[in-house]
Amino acid sequence: MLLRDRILEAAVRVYGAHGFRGATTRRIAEAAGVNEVTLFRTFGSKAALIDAAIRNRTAREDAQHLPAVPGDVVAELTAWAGSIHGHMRRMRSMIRKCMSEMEERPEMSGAACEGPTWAHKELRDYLHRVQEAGLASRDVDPMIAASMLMSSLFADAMGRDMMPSIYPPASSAAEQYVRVIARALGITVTPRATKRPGASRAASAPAS
Amino acid sequence: MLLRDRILEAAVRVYGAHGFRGATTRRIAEAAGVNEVTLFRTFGSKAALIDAAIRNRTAREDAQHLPAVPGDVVAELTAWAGSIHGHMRRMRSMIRKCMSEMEERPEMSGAACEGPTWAHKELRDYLHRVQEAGLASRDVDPMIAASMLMSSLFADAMGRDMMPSIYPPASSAAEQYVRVIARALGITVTPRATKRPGASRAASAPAS
DNA sequence: GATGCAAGCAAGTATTTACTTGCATCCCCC
DNA sequence: GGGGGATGCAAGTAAATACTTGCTTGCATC
Repeated sequence: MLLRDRILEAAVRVYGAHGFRGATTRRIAEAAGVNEVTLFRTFGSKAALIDAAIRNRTAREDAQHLPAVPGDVVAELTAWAGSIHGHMRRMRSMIRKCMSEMEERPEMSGAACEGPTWAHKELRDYLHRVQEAGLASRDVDPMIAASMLMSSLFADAMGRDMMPSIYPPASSAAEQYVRVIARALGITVTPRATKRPGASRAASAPAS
Repeated sequence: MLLRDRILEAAVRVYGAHGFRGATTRRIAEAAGVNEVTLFRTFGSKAALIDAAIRNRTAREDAQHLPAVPGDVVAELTAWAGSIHGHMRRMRSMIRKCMSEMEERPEMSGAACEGPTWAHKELRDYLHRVQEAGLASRDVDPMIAASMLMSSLFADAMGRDMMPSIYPPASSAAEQYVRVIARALGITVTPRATKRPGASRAASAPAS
C-alpha cells in the first residue's frame, strides 16, 4: 500500500510547516498528489490522519545505544550526541509544532516526548556506569549531567535557525557540549584538534 | 488608555494558549471583555494586534545584569539563572508558540529571540571576566559554557510540563545547572546543603 | 468480458473566520 | 445642555474549512 505512506509523509511535512490548524486537508492532498476525498476515505478525519502521521514518523526512530561497558567515554558520548543532535535537527519543525500544540492536543503531540525521555534515561544510566567504573567523579548527579547534555542538544537543534550566533558551528557542536560535560564529571579530555592553533582556548572574546 | 492594555494582555494570553491561527478575534474580544469591533478599530487587523501584543510583552523584560566584577561566582550565577529560568517559565506558552510560528511569521515571532540572545551575551561576557580574573580555567570556551547553561534553563522551562521526570525539582534546578557548569570551568564549588545527608552524591541511581 | 474495488472528480453543505457597515449609546469637555 | 469621540450592538459579506454525496474511471481478478 504505497499510497497510504505517501499521504502520511505529505501530512507530516505539511504539519511540520504549518501546524495542525494550518495543515488543511487541501494542502495535504496537494502535497501528496492525491484527491482530497481520498484522505477522508482512508483516514476518516483530519485529526486521525495527522495523528497517524506523527505516530508513523516518531515510530521509526532508530534508537542508538550507548555501550554497556564504557571505554573511551568522550568518543562514545560524542558519537551518540551527534546522532541525537542530527535526529533532533531533522525533526525540528515537527517537534516545534508538537511542543506548541501539546496543551491543546496532548493525545497526538504526546508521542514526541517518548524519544527524549528514553534518550535521557539511556544517557543517565550510561553516566552512572561511567561513575561506577571509576572513570568519573561521583560528585555530579548523572541525572543532572544527562539533562544538561540533552538540553544543550535540544536547544541547539531548535534555536540554531533563529539565533545562529549563540551556538558553536553545527559540525562540532555535539563534541563541544560533550567535552564540557566531561570536564564537569572530572573525565580527562584530550585537547581539541583545531584548525588554527590557539583557537581552542579563550576562543570567543567578548566583541564589545 | 486602560482599554488598549487590557486588549493587549488578553491577546497575548489567548495567543499563548492557542497560537496565531487559534487566537480568533472572537476569543480575544471575549477574553478582554470588549466588543470584537473594537479590536479592529483600535489595531486595524488581527495580525497587527497580535504583533503589538507580543512586542508589548517581550518589551517589558526587566533585564537583570551580572556583576561587572565577579565575586562569589556560583552565588551570582545562581541568582541570575534563577531569574532567567523563572522568566522563561512564565512565558513558556508564548515562547513555544513563537518558536513554532517563526518560520511562518518571522516578523512577529522574531522579537522573542532578542531576549535570549541578549542574555547569552551577558552570560558569556561575565564568564569571560571570571576567566580574566583568574577565577576559572581558560580551557573552556565561555561561549560554549554560556550556551549550555542557557540551553539547560531553556529546555527545562519548555519541557518540564511534558517530561517532568527528566528534570530536577524546579526549586533547585537553576542552582544545580550552575554548579555543573562551575565544575566544568574549574570553579571550586562548596558541597550542596541537602535536606537528607548523602543525597547529593549519586542521588539518582538507575531505576532498572 | 463481467465484477468489484479503489481512486478521481465535481458539486454541495454547514460552520467558522476576518473584517465592514450603520446606528444607538455613553461620557467627557465646553 | 450640547457636541464629539469612543464604544457597544446587530447584521452582513466573502472566503476558507472539514466533510459528504453521487458518479465516473481505471485496474486487477475471475
